[in-house]
Amino acid sequence: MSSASPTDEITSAVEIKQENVMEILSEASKVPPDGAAAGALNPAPPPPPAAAPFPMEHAGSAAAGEEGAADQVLLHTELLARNHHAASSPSSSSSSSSSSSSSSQTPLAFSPDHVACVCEALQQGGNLDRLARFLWSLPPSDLLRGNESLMKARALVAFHQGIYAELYSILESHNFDSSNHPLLQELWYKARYTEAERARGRPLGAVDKYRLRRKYPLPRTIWDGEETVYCFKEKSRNALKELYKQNRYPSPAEKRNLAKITGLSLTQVSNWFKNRRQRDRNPSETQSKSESDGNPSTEDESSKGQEDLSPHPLSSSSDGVTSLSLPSHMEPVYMQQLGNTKIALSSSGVLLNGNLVPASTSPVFLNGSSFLQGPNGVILNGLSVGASQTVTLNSPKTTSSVVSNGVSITDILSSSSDDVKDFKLLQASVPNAAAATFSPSNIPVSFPGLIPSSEVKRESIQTAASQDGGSVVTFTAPVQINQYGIVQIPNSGTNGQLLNGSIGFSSLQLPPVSVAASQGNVSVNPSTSDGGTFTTESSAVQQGKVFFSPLAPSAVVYTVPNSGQAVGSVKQEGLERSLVFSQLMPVSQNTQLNVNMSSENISSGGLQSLASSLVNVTPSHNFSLTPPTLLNAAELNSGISESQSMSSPVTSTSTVISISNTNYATLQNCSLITSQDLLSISTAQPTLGEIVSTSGDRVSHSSAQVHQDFVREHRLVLQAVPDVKENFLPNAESKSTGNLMMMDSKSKYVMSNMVDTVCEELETDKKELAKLQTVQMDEDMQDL
DNA sequence: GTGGATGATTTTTT
DNA sequence: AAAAAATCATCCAC
Repeated sequence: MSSASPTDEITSAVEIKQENVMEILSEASKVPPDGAAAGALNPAPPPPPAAAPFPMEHAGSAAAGEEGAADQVLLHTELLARNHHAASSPSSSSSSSSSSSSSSQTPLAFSPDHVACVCEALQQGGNLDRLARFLWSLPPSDLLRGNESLMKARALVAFHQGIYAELYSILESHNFDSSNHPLLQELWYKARYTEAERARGRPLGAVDKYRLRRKYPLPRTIWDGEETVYCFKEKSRNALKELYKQNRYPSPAEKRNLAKITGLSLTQVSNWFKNRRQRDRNPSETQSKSESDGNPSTEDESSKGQEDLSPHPLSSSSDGVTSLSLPSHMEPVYMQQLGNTKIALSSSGVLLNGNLVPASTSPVFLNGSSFLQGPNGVILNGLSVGASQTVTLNSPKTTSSVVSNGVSITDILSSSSDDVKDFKLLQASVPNAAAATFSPSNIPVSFPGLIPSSEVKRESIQTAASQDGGSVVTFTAPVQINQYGIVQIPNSGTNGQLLNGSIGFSSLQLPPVSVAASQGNVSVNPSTSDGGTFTTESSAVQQGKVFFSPLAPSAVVYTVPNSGQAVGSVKQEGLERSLVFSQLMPVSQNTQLNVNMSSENISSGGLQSLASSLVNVTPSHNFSLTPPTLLNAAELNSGISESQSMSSPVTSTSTVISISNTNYATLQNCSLITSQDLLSISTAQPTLGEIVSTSGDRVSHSSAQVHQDFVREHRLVLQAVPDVKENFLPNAESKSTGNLMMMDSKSKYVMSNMVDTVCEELETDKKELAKLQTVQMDEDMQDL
């Protein structure tokens, strides 16, 4: 098995599709040597291990048509490398722009982009020997630049040549983009397996591999930190569980939706449900004791009682308007700790329209003020308020401290322990039933609570109050918030439950522990007549992004900082960062909002927050928020010599997109703010005159028509909420590089663009725009 | 599609 | 490291 066959050259690299690099590697060793030309340069690389049954699925979005040109590029560049000529920039360089290097370096033979392009081409072509030679031909300075493609190429070559120590070093020393994680993780494990196999002299079994995986966990440079159990991410499993509680037989639409949310395939979702049902049916040998009446083992979902296990699909209509409620679970480890330490003491819940939503163990900060504290629950919907400082308002008019104008604010901090499950059950109640129970369509209900009266006032939230004269927001269906932060407002939209309809919604729970970038979505959907429901199909739910559907006149959206992490010992550090948007007010046509964001204190953690203008409000009352992109240049291994200086701030690009007939706001590049950032955003005063724009502004389209909703002056208040931990702990020491790294690696966390439209006609355009923006975002983030 | 049985793998326990 | 349990995937009949 370990016969070192000299892999000189791959015969036909073109034929080798890049579906799996591992296969390529294996292929490379199997293919008989074609020409002995290259053998002189490199020592004979050991053969890669036997084919691995890893279910790695490589996206492979890039390659496609470049294979043919790969060789040409290669030849060209190799030639250039030997002659040390400056190369012209390639045409299709995608990522990798390590622009941070100063000019003091020796003149490069290639531009970094060119190097990256060549690396990518060779990788995709599977020509690792050539890739190795190319790397060797590069001057050392290039190798140290930290270019992602280059680093990946080096890792591949190191693996290919069996220099595993170097492979590990490379993988550990560079924060790779998440798109490369699967590949690099494969390399990591594969190398471990091979090493162990050799040491042991016999092939490894599944258990052996598992032990190795446990023994050598992935470095965070190539792993987002999300726990996976049985190959499923924990949050995916939780989402499945949630739906299962509601409905053991989900409809195809629900399955699709769930698959989309969890990132699993439809088959996997179906299998999961099937297996789960099977397990529940015959609890044969597993639980012989506790299963009294078919109750599954772990979850004590009997608490809700009325829950029947009969399938009652939530989505009846075939259009896929499915309302899922996927309450929140976060990292298991973290949650367990919480449950043990804090939750039991101070679990607080928010009753939202009859649905109890778990509140975080830590107070929620709104505009910097905590409004949820201690073991109390805040009950929205005018029922009651638990905390002393919370306010309940039944009639929106009289709300002094609460944003009225039909704006409801709901804030949910999820991520509690097992208690969540109970909450979820309530929350998961059938829409109709819940609606009838808690909020009849006639009864005006507001969701004002959760705002500390005094504090909020100070934040001038009340300025927006009572514009429409006591408009009322009524939910006829339970608001559902899943663990991913997706807020769904399943209103039928028939009678306008949302008078003056605007709902501000926020539910943003960033995963405290896991960098699970997939969490933390916010979607705001005003109630449109056609039922603005965050549905399966329509929603291009991309995780980690903020979605703003057309914001009605005064929608309040804010995100709540992540709750505190008591996670001391847990390996994952908490990510505290948040941006609170309170009162995103549409503006009148003439109004412009300028929000200046000034980073007043950037702690020494190497974090650079770029502060520049936040809001551009065009006369067409489309505005985009472009908070400073948060850049962190932290690297885990400070000692590594290759640490490139990434500290240069990144300009956040704002994009103003306008869609005719629609007023909407786009939050662009809303970067999350880590705990270190004491970032304050000055209150935006409606200003006439100039549009503050960042350097990278792109105005894509501006043929908006004036809408009547935007007539009043509003004020935009943006405030970054400092970390909870910093508020509580005088000496916040969350400045570990882990945070930074995690954040860096997960660019998805950057809440970014969302384009949505009320007009169905614009659906296509909208999606295209969103796509474009997303692409742009990705590119931008890669540059980070 | 679903249930049942079952294999393979993963994870936990001993 | 072995054993046991848990989980996911697959095949097949309905």
